[in-house]
Amino acid sequence: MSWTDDRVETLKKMWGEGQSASQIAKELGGVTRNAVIGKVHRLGLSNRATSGTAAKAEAKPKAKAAAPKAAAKPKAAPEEKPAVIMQTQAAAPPKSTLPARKQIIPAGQPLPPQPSANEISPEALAKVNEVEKKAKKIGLMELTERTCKWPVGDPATEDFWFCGLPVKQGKPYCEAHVGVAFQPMSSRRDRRR
DNA sequence: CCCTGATTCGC
DNA sequence: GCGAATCAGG
Repeated sequence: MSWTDDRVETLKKMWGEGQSASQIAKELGGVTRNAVIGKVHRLGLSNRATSGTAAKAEAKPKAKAAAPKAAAKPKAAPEEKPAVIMQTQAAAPPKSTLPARKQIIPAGQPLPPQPSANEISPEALAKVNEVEKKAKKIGLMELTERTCKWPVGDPATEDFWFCGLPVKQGKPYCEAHVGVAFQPMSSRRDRRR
């Protein structure tokens, strides 16, 4: 694949939107994220908003270092973009630790305790239920950075475990649970009873 | 280990 | 110009 005009355009657009190189590569197809990054650099559009690791790399004494063409260019770019990207708003995260005063919540399903306004997409819920069957049911100690931390069951019971499935990168939950934890923004629509 | 972007350099 | 390999941070 080559960098046609519109492919470059897509690249610029997505990069500008803060999409990751891999996502862009995936979107474009036929190229790897490296290719995308390389292109980004050649195009001059590099630093954007805060993206994980940006503008930190410095001199790297690689083994092959032998190019005397290295020359520092005091050409600073006063370009400064505010770049304030709004991310998705998180809905009510599930609460698992309840002292269980007098009445323990039904539990079993990770339905958020918030009584008001909480109509999670039936699809999302269905998926969650499916996933829970395949859940690894790990304990608190088994939780790692990439294990879904969605609690299932009653903490006061032996029937309590965490999903444990691979998280959806960055998020604390697996794909399915992210689906119910982070609602796009509209999940409740007046139910006509 | 997963991901991210940055850089180098042979092509 | 291109991008795999490599590096470096999270």
